[in-house]
Amino acid sequence: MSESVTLDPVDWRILAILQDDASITNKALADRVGLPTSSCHERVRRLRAAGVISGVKAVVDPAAVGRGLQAFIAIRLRPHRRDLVEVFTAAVLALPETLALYNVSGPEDFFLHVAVSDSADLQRIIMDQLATRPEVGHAQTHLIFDRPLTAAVRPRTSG
Amino acid sequence: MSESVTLDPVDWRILAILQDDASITNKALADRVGLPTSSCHERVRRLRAAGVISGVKAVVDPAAVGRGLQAFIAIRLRPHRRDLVEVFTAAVLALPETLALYNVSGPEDFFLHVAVSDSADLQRIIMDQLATRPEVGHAQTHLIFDRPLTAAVRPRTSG
DNA sequence: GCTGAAAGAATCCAGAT
DNA sequence: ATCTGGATTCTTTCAGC
Repeated sequence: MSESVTLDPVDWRILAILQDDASITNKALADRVGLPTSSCHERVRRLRAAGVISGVKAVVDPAAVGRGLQAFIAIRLRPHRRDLVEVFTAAVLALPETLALYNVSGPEDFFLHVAVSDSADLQRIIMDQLATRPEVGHAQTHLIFDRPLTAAVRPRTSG
Repeated sequence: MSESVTLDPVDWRILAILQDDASITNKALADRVGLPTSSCHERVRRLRAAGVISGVKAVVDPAAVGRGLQAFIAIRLRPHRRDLVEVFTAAVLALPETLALYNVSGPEDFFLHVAVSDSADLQRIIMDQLATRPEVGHAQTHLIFDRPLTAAVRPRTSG
């Protein structure tokens, strides 16, 4: 890939701020990092061009639209149905309750992150959408308590 | 919380677009949903005020800053150390490799999502930062293959 | 919910240090 | 490589319809 992008402390400060709130104006961002607006704008443009900032996204709160319960579903595929991975993936991503799907190593094959309205809704999805699929061997549910805690991508060295 | 927000199909189209790319101009967004700019702007403002759009964030690609390997670490706390949950949570969120921490039900207590540079780096974090903590009983690693597949929050009814 | 207007900001681009 | 200043477009707010 690219990789060899070198970021100085000012770049990291910009990234910290934009990962928290990208709707900040360039002027306010420039003030907070101590740069003129043109230089600040140029830094952000470069971070985007380098792929460090891969996108800017609105975050929708599932609870605000009636999906107040989240869960991980750890899924094992049937060993002789591994050729159906793409079919499985497409079907799962098409579910409106799906937030993310992770193909993982270990005893489980996939971690499916969903947001549902309640436990009955969750059961309905597991029973009707997952357990009925021929490639699905086993599914174990882990309810998510409270809210997921997320963190920004940060430097290892300084701040 | 609030919940009783009713969203019409145009709201959902706006949410779909902004969850994909919130750096679109209001003018372009208005064109795509077929609204005048003032009405479109007002809709977005309302979605924010209602908490449906909880924020706008820059997405940083961990691979572009040398963190090309992601994993879930399923963690079990020691039964008699459950009072240390907040200490554990704070310590884990302070790690620069942490992307998210989920408190879950089931045999595991937490799913920790990390982005690291390589497997040696992952081993170092598990050995030095997790296994050494007195409240940590067991940690099982699940490497994430490819890229996580993420999906927008979508309506259940129509589109 | 739409139109139009006005102040401020973003965005781009010359040119200077 | 970073800054200044200016031109154009867009955002954002606020009247009034």
